[in-house]
Amino acid sequence: MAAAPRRAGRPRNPVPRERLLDVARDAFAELGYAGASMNEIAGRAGIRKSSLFHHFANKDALYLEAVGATLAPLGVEVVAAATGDGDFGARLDRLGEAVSGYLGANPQAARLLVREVLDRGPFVVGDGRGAVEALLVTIRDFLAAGMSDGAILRQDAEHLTLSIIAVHLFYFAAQPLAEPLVGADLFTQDAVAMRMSAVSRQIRALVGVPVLQ
Amino acid sequence: MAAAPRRAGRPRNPVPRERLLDVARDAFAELGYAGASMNEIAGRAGIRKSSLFHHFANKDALYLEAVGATLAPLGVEVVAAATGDGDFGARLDRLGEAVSGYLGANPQAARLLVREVLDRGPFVVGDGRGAVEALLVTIRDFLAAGMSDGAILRQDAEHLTLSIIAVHLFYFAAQPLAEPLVGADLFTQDAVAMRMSAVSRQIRALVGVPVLQ
DNA sequence: GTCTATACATCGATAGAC
DNA sequence: GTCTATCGATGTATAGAC
Repeated sequence: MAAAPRRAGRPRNPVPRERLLDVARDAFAELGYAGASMNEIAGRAGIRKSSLFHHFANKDALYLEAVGATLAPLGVEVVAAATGDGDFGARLDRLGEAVSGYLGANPQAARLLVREVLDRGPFVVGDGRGAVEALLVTIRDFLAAGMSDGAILRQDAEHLTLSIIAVHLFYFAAQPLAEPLVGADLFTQDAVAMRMSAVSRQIRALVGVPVLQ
Repeated sequence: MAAAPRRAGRPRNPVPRERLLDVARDAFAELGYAGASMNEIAGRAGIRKSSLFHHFANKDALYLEAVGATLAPLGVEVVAAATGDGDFGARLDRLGEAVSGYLGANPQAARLLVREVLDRGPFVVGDGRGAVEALLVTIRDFLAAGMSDGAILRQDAEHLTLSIIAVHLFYFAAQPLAEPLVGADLFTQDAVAMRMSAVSRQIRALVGVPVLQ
């Protein structure tokens, strides 16, 4: 005989909104906006699709909140590093370590953010555009100030900004390319520490910080 | 009264297979694999969805061929530059110019290839994986040989390989971020020429080619 | 080689029970 | 706050006319 149909009822195991955002972030990062269905996200969180719609008005709202929650801490750290204490070299190192630390601690963050750029999503062409543009300008101005001060070589500040972002994001976003090449899990504590030192060295070379011999 | 229904019949305007691949490449680059439907691609090419299925067995086959056709010329140029004539610096410059030239001449190429990496598609985890891994190893070995020869600074060759790829791909893939920042269309002849010189300078700094003053 | 028509699954979203 | 059930639109893919 057929199994008794599951009945609706009071929630015995309510899922916190934060948990839903974490699950959505991972799903969007892995499958993309179009590929991650509301049903898939709900299933990963252990609830039904219609329950997910109770927390978020529609798929766009869920995506916006998930990406926003990923981008915001990164923006805070970048601004803090760029406008913080110390000479240019120290602030440059702090910026690189903060970004690599965040991306290394949140394995799907870089992948999600690169997807947002490729998809020309709300943080690139929509309402969240201002926040991202301001972040880009912050980095650009930070680098341009370093050139004016003679801390780094004079060069095209805009191309330099884009390359620094590229180096930071691509490494973690391209995990299945990077892992066989470096021969290790990218997201272990050791690997992230190694990444920090490698990327710090690369960025110093890229911007042209005079090397003291 | 209702319009007479369109009738099937002999093709009056057959669409070449190459044209279908170009259209598919652009659609997959703009919308992603999941976001680009067979109906959308067929519509862009001016035919019906079922006509598209006459040329390609299924969506996967179309995607595989479209990405393969984009990746192959790039692989050829990279190998030619890395194993070609001239000293290390000349080959490094040639590699950068070949890649930027190709990505600048094919506006959706970088975006498609970065998507393939994020999606962990057939060229990253599937049957085409060998070709991409061989390409990565070619670049890595080229750089490692430069270190052994003393042409560039000794450093982590794997992280360096990934950063060079990142710099090349991200700039063109992130068009809506790059264009307002550099203040110009990325794909004009002038902009591509400027990009070539900026990226050449950056890569030389990154790898640590001794600068002759 | 293109078309019309259709089969069947899954999509985002809603209604209403508990 | 979760559930069942359902809607209409769209997804991949196929059958068969011309």
